[in-house]
Amino acid sequence: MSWRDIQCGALRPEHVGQRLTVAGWVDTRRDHGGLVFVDLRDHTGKVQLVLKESEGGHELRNEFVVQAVGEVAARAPDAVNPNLATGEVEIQVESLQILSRSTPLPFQIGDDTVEETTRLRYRWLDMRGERMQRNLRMSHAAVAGIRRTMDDLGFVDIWTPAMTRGTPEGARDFLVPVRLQPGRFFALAQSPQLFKQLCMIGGFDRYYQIATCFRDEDLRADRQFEFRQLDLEMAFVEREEVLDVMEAAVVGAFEAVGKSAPARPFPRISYDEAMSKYGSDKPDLRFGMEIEDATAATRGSEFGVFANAPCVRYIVVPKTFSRAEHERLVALTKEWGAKGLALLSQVAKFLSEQELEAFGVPDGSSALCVADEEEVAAHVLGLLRLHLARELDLIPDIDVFHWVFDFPLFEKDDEYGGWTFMHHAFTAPVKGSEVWDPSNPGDVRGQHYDLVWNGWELGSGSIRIHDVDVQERVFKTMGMTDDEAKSKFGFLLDALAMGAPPHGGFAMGIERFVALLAGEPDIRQIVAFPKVSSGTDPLTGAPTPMPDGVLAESGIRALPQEDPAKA
RNA sequence: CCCGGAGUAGCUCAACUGGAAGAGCAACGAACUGUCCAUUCGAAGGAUGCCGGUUCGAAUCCGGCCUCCGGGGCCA
Repeated sequence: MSWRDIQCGALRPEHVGQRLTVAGWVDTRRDHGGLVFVDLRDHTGKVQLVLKESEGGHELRNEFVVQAVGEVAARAPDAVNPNLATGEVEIQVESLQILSRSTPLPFQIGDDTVEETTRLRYRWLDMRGERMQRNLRMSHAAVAGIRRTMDDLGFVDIWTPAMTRGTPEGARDFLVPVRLQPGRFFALAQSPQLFKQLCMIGGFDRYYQIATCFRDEDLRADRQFEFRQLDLEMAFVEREEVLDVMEAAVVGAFEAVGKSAPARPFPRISYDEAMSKYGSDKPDLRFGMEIEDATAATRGSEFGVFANAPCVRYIVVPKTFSRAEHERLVALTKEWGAKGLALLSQVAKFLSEQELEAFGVPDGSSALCVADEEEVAAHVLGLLRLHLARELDLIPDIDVFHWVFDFPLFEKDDEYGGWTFMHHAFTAPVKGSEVWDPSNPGDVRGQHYDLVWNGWELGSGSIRIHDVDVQERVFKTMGMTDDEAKSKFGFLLDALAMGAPPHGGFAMGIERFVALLAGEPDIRQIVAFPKVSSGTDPLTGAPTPMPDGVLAESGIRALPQEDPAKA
C-alpha cells in the first residue's frame, strides 16, 4: 500500500467517483460540529476534505500530517470554490489517519509579514510556504537550465577540491586545521580558479561546474559565506566566445524557468565609461542621472572650492532640496569619503553666468556637486546616484544586462602602498601590452569582463595568462620575489611552462542570479539555510565552541574570548 | 570596525507631549451538517531585548550593551 494515490493539487472533476488516498498537511480546518472541512495541502496545492462526525476531524490541528481515504465527489454548483484549482471537487473521507502531530506554530504558514529571523529559526515551516517553494524550485530550474546548456555546448563537469591551498591575497580564507598535519591548514576554496586553468592545460577544452565557494568576509544582502557559481573555462578561445557561452547560459536559465530572456548580445560599456558616468564598475543602467563633469568650466572660478579642486563633478536630480534634506545628503556623502556636497543653487552666487550655464540645470532640478579627487568624486556621486534614485523611486521596472570591459589590470594597494591585481592575478593583459614597467603598471588594461544585471555584479571572467613569462611579470609587479612566486604558485608556473593553451572563462553567482530572476531583494530568500549578518546560523546555532581536546587533536588552541553574558 | 533603522503577547502591530500595556491572528474551552483564512460565545496570554540612571510615576527621556536588517569599509 502506498501513502497516497495522488497529490493534493492534482484532483479534478475527472476523478469523481474514484476512491483515492491522499496525504498532506492540514492547512486550515473549518469545524461545524457534525461536519468538518479540512484543506489538505502539499506543494502542489490544496484539496478540501469533508469529514463526518465519526471521522475524528475535531482532533485535527494546523500542520498535522494526515492520510485520508475517500471518494472524490463533485461539489454542488453553489459550493464550488473558484479560488482553488481543485475547487470543483472534494473528498468525502471514509477513514482518516493522523501520521504526525504538530505543536502550535510560531507563525502561520504563508504569513509574509513575519520577521526574517523567525522564519530562519523555523526554516522548515517557512519552506512550506509558497514563497520558499517557488524560490527553491526556481533555483533548481535555473541550475537545470544552465547544466543543460553547458552539456549541449560540450562542457565537461569536473569536480575540484573545496579544501585547497590558502591565499593571503584577496578575500579572507576559511581555514581548516588538519589533524594529520598539525599546525597546517587547508583553505576552503574561494573559487576553483586555478584548478580549472589546470584542467585547460590538462586538455579538457571545456570545463564547467556549479561550484560552492567560500569567503570569510562580512555578509550582505547579496553575500553569504558560501555561495555557488557557474564556473566555466574554455581553451583556444577569445573573449567573444566566452561571452557567447555565458549569454547562452543566462538565456538557458531564463527559458528553463519560463521567463522571456533578455535580447542578445548584451550591451557593453567600458570600465572608464562606467566609472565616469556612473561612478561604479557595476552600474545600474535602468535609469539615467549620469555623473557629469564641470572641471573645465570651473577651472578659473572665483569660487575657490571649485577652482582649486582636482575635479568637479555633479549629478542633476529632478527635485529641489530643502536645507534639511541637503544637510542629510551632506552627512551621507561625508560618510562615503567626500569633503562635502555642494548644492549648485546655494553656491550659485559665487559663480559666473558662464559657469552656471555649463551646468545646465533645468527648472525644478538640482545639481549636487562634489569637488575632490577624481576617484572620490566618482565613487561618492555613484553612491548618491543610487541612493537618490531609490529614494525618489526613479528606477523603472525593467531588466538591463550588460558587460563591462577594459578594466585596469592593476590597482594601487592602499594598505601596502604597492600594486595589486584588480580581479585576480591570472588575467591576461590586452594584446600588445604584455610588457610593462613593473613599478608603474597603472595604464595596463586586462582582458577582463564583468556581467552586470540591474546594478548587481553577477560575475566576472577573463582571458587568462598562458605565457609563463607574463605570469611571472604579474607576480613581480605585485611585489613578489621569484622565490615567493615559486613557493605559492610554483605548480601553476610549472603547468604554464608545459604546454598551456590560450584559455579563458567566467564565473557567475548562482544565488544573485536567481534572486534577481525571482524578484527577491536578497539572496537569503534563495538559499535554503542561510546565515545571518553576524555569520551565524539561527537554525542550528552554528558556529559553536569546541572542547579544548578536540582543538588540540587538530593542532590548534582557541584564544580566550570575552563572555558577553558576564560583561 | 563605522553610520543608520528596528526590538511591546507565539506572530503582526497599537499605546499623543512621561500618567492604569491594547487589538487582529494563532493557541485553549464551548456551540453549530456546506464552510472555504467559516461564524458566534468564553477564558487565557506581557519582567515592553538586557543593565543602569532621571522622575511621585518610564514601553516612552538619558547612558551603556545585545540581537536583527540596510549600507560604508572589506569583498578577484
